[in-house]
Amino acid sequence: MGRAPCCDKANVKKGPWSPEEDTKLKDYIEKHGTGGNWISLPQRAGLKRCGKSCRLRWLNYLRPNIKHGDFSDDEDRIICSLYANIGSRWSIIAAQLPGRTDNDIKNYWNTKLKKKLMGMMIHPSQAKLPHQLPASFSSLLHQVSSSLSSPSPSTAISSSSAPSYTPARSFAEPVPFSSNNNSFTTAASIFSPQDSSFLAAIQNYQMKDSCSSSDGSCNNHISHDKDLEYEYGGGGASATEQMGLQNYFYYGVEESQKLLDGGGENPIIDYGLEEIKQLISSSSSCSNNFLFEENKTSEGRIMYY
DNA sequence: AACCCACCCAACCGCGAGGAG
DNA sequence: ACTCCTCGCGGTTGGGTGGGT
Repeated sequence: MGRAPCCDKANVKKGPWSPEEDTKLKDYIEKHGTGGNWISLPQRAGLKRCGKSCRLRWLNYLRPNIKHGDFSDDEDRIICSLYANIGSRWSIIAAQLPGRTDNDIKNYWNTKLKKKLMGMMIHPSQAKLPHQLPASFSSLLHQVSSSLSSPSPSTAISSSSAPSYTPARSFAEPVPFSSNNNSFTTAASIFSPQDSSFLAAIQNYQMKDSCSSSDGSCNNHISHDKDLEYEYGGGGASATEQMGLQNYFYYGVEESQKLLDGGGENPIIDYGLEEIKQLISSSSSCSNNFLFEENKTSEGRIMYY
């Protein structure tokens, strides 16, 4: 038995959206929101479209602060690094690139970036990416190379029957607040300590502030030191275990409050940014990887695993 | 000018996850 | 515990476009 269709296919329009449809959808959502139900939204908005189609159109094209156009070198590097670490988890990668959608990144990767990397492999001297690549890049390049030389390039990397990618390490899936990527001015990074030169190359943002060295290079990473650990309330602890995370550090009142609002039972330790910086710079071990996020109000979180 | 081909990207499809009843 | 429903994700498709011949 087949799956029930999500809408009456006979009565829905398919294909490209007209400007009129865009306007209708945009106006409706701006006035009423999605109402938490995409399936009924087209009817409410007076559109002859499938709910899924509306959702996609809104998320990928109509919602505010969507960034169109060329990707910057920094964005390239972040995509490459995240792909090397987590594979084709486009939504997670998109969450680290404000204004970019998963579809955008996926398309960009499939049509351009993959080939760009391939070009690097063949002509390393022409590479624009950092001169000293992280170890994870060699495996990535190998994957790209394999996929491009396979009979079916478009499916080689993602094929579920023959996965060519194995994540180098477990990855911390961002908690919901980070998906509100419009509020973040900087991309997060996720690197191993060995990647410090690469890290330094792409991190020209707030992380500099937490580094002891003045040249922007960053060799400080959170250690396993028990003193640095704290409990994450409610379901958070198991969630962090599931995600392979050891810990979160939040700083700033709003971000901590968000976590409390999300159902945390125990008080969240509200580290000040300076305290976080201190914790990082005083760490003796460099054995962990971390993910750093910060929003416009200098609040955010540091996650490490 | 006409045709071919490769490329790009918006949109579709099907599946899994998770919440509600 | 189970079913149903919706959402969100990743893979894939196909129409539009531009360059080459």
